[in-house]
Amino acid sequence: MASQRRTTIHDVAALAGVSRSAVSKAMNGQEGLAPGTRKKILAAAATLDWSPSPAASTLRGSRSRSVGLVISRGPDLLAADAFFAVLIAGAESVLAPRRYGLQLHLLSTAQSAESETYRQLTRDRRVDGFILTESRIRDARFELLRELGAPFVLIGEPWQDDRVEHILVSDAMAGMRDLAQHLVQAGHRRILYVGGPEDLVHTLRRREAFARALEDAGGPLPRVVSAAFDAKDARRATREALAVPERPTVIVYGNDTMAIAGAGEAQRLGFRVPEDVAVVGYDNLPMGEWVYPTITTVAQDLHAIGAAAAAALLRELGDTSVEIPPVAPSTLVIRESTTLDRA
Amino acid sequence: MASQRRTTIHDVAALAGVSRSAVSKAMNGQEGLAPGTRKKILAAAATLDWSPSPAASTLRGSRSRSVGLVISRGPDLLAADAFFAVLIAGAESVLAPRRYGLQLHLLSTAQSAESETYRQLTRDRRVDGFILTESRIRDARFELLRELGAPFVLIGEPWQDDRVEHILVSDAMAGMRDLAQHLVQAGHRRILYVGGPEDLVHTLRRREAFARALEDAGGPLPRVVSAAFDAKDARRATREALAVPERPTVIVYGNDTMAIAGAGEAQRLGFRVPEDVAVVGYDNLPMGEWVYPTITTVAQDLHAIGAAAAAALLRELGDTSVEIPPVAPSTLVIRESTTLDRA
DNA sequence: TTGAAAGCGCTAACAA
DNA sequence: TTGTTAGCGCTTTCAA
Repeated sequence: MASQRRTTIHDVAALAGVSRSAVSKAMNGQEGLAPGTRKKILAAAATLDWSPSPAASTLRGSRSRSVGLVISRGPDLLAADAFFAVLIAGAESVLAPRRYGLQLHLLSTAQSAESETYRQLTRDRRVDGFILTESRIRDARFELLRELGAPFVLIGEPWQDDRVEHILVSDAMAGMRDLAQHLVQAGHRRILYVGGPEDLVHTLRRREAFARALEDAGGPLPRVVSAAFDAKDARRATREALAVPERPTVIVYGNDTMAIAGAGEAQRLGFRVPEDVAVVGYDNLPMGEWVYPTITTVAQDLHAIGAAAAAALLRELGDTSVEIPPVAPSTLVIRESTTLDRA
Repeated sequence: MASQRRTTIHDVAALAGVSRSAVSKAMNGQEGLAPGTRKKILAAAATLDWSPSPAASTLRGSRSRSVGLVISRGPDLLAADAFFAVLIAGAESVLAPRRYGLQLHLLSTAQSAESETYRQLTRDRRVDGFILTESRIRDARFELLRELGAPFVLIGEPWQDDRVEHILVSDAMAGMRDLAQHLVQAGHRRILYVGGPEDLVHTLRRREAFARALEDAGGPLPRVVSAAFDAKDARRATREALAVPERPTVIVYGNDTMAIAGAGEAQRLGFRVPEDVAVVGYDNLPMGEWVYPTITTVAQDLHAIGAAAAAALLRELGDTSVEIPPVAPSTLVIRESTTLDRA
């Protein structure tokens, strides 16, 4: 095997008959190049199948062409939730064609590890910016990242006190409105809402949206309890809810994971779903279609959200050629867990 | 804000009173340094909270301190399977403390994108090596990565034709033996095995192991069909299996995803699980504990497997200080889907 | 509008 | 055993 020297900016410059700095300018879409020169350079780069070395760019103080995603959750949740896989696949669909990489960090441990991870990734210049998932109430990550000077995009709605410029919301109201009507029409009068962790903004938003939608639809006031978003907690909440005489006729959960676990527990206790107690989730994870009964849910397009977040971050990083794809509002997906009738 | 110059190898060298090359040697655990000098240097590095810049190391031709994980599967499967989340969390537990990053690429598209991804990651020197998941029959990735000169570790057993040096197996036989006994003792005589995609090595291994274990336990020959590992296919296979008069009394699926979907479909058709038909999965994903009935399954410790794969790769990359943690053999986890009796 | 040159932080070959 | 030095490939002043 011959000693294959790697293609560098030098080769491209030579082929195009220009200087290396011209090539750099052309590749980074900068001003001050004759259109013809630019074209010639891009053609040469394509011919040689060359693109700038991320390591060299990083070292020089420019972009690393990589974005960071730090996910910190308990090990159970992490394993459980297909949520992130879909989100990541969506982000990838925007990043990969632009030769951006994704640095993933899954932390199943403490908070301290989280900020340390952000610090290190920034300090080592491994990433140009971050995608933050799951907006928290009084989110400490914003201040940290501003202090680190790292650009970021938040998936979700920032809490009122947080001044975050770049956000992305998938409106819960649309789906909740349809859900409320669906439940009221079905004649449900005792409704339990099992929300997620109290430190997440969307826990509040979904709960509020549901309560408002229910009111608008002329339905009853829902009873509300909180759970930790994991299956164990959902089971506990379900068991307690069904143990009383005035038990709910429908339980709406803050996500699909809890809804599936809740429906399972209800059945274990001898209740038929949905005849004795109906069940509703949120997210529309694929899993909801596998179980029996299939789970009625409020769908959000996580793939689109992931793509939009990545696009917004790239724009934030200065790539104005990226369009931020629209994120559709949530919709109701009616399945067996609210409609099945085995007569 | 003052102009915070970043800490570099120079500062550490100055503090320790040595040259920069000495610092480099100390940090990379190389020979030819007096023990005292080494100690002094490491102390200085710790004091300044410094570690080498990955970008500079990469550019210099040394390690990037990052490993790649390319996952290519259909979008449905990708979203569905908690499998990868656990594996990744396990890998992280080894990589993060050693300041290694993980570059993740989720491809929901064609094969061509896969090899292109490996090529680019290697060419851009974004990663020092790869973790490959899911050993395939006549796996084309081995040749590609050898050609690219990229070190890698395969999770799973290589197919016989593939000469792959670095592998990691979680033995299926142990769990299958216990499963066979469990089923035979329960008196099952008509057994269906629904295996995964035919191009995966573990599809064959699990199927063989199950058949052998069943024979050893004095059980009947299982009937065998294949599915695509996704929920839709599992449902189809289940429907067909239960449509005939001589229907199986237990269906063993190649993974938990299929088992859950299969159990759901059986119930939808009016069969009780496990009274009319029992169900068994493989993997022991958290999900299996949420549904009703909970899914009996052969457990493999995916977290440990991910950690072991990362450790093996780091050793392959020359970090001999990493111990490869042992991966326990599979075990049987008996749950409701084979035992519940509602009398 | 274009090109020359300096240097980002590190490692390894070589010299002392 | 330790230090000196020459780049790795790129971007960005600055000068032409």
